Amino acid sequence: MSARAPGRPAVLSRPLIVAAARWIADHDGLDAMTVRAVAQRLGTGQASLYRHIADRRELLVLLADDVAARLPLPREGLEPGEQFTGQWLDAYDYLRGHHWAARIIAEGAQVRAGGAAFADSALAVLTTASGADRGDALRAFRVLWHLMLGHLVNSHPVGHPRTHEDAGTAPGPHDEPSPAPGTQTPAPPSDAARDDFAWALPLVLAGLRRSPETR
Amino acid sequence: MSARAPGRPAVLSRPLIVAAARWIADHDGLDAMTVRAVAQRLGTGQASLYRHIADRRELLVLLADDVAARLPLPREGLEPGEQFTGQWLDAYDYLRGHHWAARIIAEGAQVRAGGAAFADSALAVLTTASGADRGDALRAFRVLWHLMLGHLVNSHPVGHPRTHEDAGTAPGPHDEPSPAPGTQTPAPPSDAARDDFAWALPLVLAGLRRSPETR
DNA sequence: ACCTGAACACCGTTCAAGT
DNA sequence: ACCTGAACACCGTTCAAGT
Repeated sequence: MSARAPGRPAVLSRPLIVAAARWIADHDGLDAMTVRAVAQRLGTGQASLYRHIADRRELLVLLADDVAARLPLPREGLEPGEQFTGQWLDAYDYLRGHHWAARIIAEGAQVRAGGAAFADSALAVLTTASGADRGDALRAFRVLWHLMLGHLVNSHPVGHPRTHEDAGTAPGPHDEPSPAPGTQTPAPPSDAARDDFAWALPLVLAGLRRSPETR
Repeated sequence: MSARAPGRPAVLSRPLIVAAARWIADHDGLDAMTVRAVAQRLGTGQASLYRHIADRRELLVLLADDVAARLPLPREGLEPGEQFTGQWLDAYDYLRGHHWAARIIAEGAQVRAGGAAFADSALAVLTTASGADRGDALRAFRVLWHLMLGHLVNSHPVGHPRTHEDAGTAPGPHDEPSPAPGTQTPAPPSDAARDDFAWALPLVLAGLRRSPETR
C-alpha cells in the first residue's frame, strides 16, 4: 500500500527525508511540512524518521543547508561589478522561489557548511571588485547577506495556503512596514523589493571601496 | 481562584490581551506565547479570548503593531547625519530586546498603523539629511528597514528556552551564514551584527544623496 | 536488530451547555 | 446576552510491542 512517491524508496536516509521535506515546503509551504506529512510522502511511519533525524528542528537545519548549497555562483566572463550584482540578484531570485528558507533562518537556524561555496565565491568577487582586505570583505558579505534576508523575509510566502483572507488583514499594496500615511507607494510593478535590493547592492560595494578609513 | 496577574482584570479587552501576550513573549519567548498561556495569565478560559481576537495570527499582528508603535523617534538637537544614525541604532537596540517581533514579521505579518510615527519621522530625517525627494527617501527607508530586519532576524532569540543544545548545532561563534572555512571571524566583541548595521547605515545615506542619477 | 502502531502531551479552534 | 468547560482535529515525540 501507498505507492505515493514516483518509485517508492527502498530504504530511508537523511537525503531522502530532506528531499521529501523540500518538496512539501516548496509545494504546500513550511507549515504543511510536518513530520507526519514527510513520513506519509515517503510511505513510512512517522516514528521511523526519528531513526535518521533528531527532531523537527534538525530537519529544518538540514533543509536550510540544502538550499544554501544550491545558491548560485558568479557567472564567468563579466566585469567584477556586474559579477557582484549578478550573483546577489541570482541568489535573491533563487531564494524567492524557496521562501520558507528565509523563515527557517529567522527561526534561529544557522546556515553552515552548505553555504560555503556561495560565501567563498561571493567573498572572492567582493575582494576583486573592491580591493578591500579579507576582514572588510567579510563584513560587507555579512551586511549583504542580512540585506538580502531582510528583503526576502518581509514579503508574503508565495505558495502558501493562506491566500485570500490576509489581503483583508493587510490593506497596503503588499510590502513596506508603513510607508507613511496618505500617499502610498504608487502601485509598484511586480517585485518592488527586488528593485530596492538591486538599488542597495552597489551602495555596499561603494562603501567597501572606501572602507579602510572606516576601519 | 487564579489571582495571577497583579490586579486581576475586571473585563477582557484587546489591549489587555496584547499586554499579556507581550509579557509572555518577552519573558518566555514567542513559542511560549500560546493562546492557552495568555488566557491563563489573564485568569480566564481560552475560548474567551476568541471574543476579542479572530485567531492567533491576528494576535501576532497586534503584537507586532504594538512593538512598532514604541519604536524610537529621532533625538532633538543633533546634526541630521547623527540624528539619522542615532534613530536607526535606537530602533535596532529596541527591537533586539523584543526579538520575537522580527520573527512575527518573518512569518508574514505586516506592520501597519503602529509604525507610522517611526516611519514619518525617519522619512523626515532622511529627507533633511540627503535632500532627496519623497520617492527616493521612501526607497531608502524600505532598504534600511529590511537591512535592520535582516540583521535582527539572523541571530538567536535571547530570552528563549532552548539555550544549551543548539550551541552544539551551530559551531560558529554565533552569527554569519558561512564566513568561509578556515579563518573564522576573530571572536567578535558582543554584538557584531550591531557593528555591521552601524557600518552599513551611512552607506545608504550616501547612496541616497547621489540617487537622482540612479532614478 | 530494526521498525512502527498507538499512545502521550501538547497546540489552535469550536460549540453546546451553562449563567 | 455573555461566557467557557469540554471536545475536536491537529501537532511533535516516545516507546512498547511487533517482525
